[in-house]
Amino acid sequence: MGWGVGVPGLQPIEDQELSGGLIKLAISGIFSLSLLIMQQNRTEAVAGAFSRCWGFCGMRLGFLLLTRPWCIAGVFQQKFDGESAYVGMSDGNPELLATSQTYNSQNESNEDYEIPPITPPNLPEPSLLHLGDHEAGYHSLCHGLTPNGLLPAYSYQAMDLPAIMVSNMLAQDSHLLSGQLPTIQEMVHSEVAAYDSGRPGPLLGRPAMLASHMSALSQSQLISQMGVRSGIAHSSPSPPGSKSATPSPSSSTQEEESESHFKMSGEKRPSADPGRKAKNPKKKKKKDPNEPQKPVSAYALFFRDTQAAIKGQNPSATFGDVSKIVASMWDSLGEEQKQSSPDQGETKNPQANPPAKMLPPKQPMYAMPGLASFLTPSDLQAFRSGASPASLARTLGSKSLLPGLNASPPPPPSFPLSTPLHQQLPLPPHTQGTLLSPPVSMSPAPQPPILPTPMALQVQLAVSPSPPGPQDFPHVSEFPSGSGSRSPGPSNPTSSGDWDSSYPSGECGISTCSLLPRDKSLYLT
DNA sequence: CACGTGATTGTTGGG
DNA sequence: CCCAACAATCACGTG
Repeated sequence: MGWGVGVPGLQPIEDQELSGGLIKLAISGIFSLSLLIMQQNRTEAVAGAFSRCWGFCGMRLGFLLLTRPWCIAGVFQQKFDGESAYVGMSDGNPELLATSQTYNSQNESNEDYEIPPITPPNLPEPSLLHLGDHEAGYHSLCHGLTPNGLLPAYSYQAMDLPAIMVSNMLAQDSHLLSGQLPTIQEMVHSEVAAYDSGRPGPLLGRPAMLASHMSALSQSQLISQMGVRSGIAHSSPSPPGSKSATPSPSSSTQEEESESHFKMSGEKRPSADPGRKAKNPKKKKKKDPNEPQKPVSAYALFFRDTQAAIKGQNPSATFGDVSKIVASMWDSLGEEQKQSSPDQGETKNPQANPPAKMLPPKQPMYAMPGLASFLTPSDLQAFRSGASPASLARTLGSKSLLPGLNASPPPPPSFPLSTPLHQQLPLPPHTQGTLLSPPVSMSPAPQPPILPTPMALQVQLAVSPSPPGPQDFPHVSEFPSGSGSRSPGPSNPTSSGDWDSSYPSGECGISTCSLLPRDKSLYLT
């Protein structure tokens, strides 16, 4: 797979409320995102990937939650149009990166597993952009992109950084990405952990925390690796991914891990109960009327809030599709978030649907009340504290949600990737929290992110290949078409802005990518 | 008692 | 009222 080179042009947005920052990424196509953050001399963290992300409109929004202000150098995105891979640049000029064949070359068997093999078996060396040296990178990032906007490529190997392959969740579906999964290589500096360790407080970013919470393999792995590498895993006793001290090429290992993880954590295992269908023909016991009603589950509330947005985005989406999406989103939510999510209060509160009430009228398109609610400071806090991005584990249903994304050549990557981000910056969390704010249009010229801190962040975005073909991504193809019409391009009207901020998972705003199956948000410590 | 499995409930919307 | 997919929870059975 040709891993793209990082292309600057991404605008990070910092959420003022956050100690760190919340960055939004707009990406088109299916991609995996990896971030390389460099702080001072060391790489601070590597971000996870957006798994299974494909934009409904061809555009996706990702979120990066940073514990502290960062400077993002840039993001690059690749799109695969079946035949070719494109790198989307902020400038809007697509660059042919590689042919699809490259991708195809790697067929993995990670079918059900979302966990990507640590090392890409077949992957040719990913071409990652990175700074030649940290400093350079730092400066370049902070101050600006290189003239051409490209960062010098380096070989991660040289850096002695462990490379983590993050599979995109897309892979979950066996067919989906099986062969083409975009993999993300994340570079983590060995010292990464150290940084966190210094940080007191429940920062989300703490590796340990993350590790514990992260169900997502990519993240977990990343973290684990970080911890291992650094040898500073102090905070958390056992990172889930601890086993993967060394990235092993074997995907199986990871898979196992993932599975075990599920079992251990009790997280939804791939529900194997198809049998459930056999469900008793008769629902017995209807429950007596007298029985006090149980509070609505958080998931139910979440579903209720989210489905509207999804539906709005994709009217044609069936219940099943919506359900899958919501599930993936739910998955991506951290435990805390789930609990703290609107539902929580609601559940406790007799009044259901607080979110909706709290928020201005739901906005069908983008508004994700539930999500929005997540963004509350407390939520953010929670999020930081460990909310994990979701578990990669689940595989989406075979059906694809997204219609035409893949099918048609990716909209010109040209649309600004980061566009949506800028809007949020200044807004207070609350404001942002409400998804209500008008959808951000993806404008080519995003505002420069506010980067309070000098830290440079190098972001590499590995784009997973967009579904080459319908066959490859059944769900996508299946998706009701029309999405394409919605917002083919960058122009996606979606209100990504607010949305994202609130939605941790990195799902694209519903508006933009509503249908994306789970993608992950990136968490930077 | 711990664990696993199945059933139930909840979400929305259409038939 | 049932069904769709999914998650969460509870009940029950088994070791």
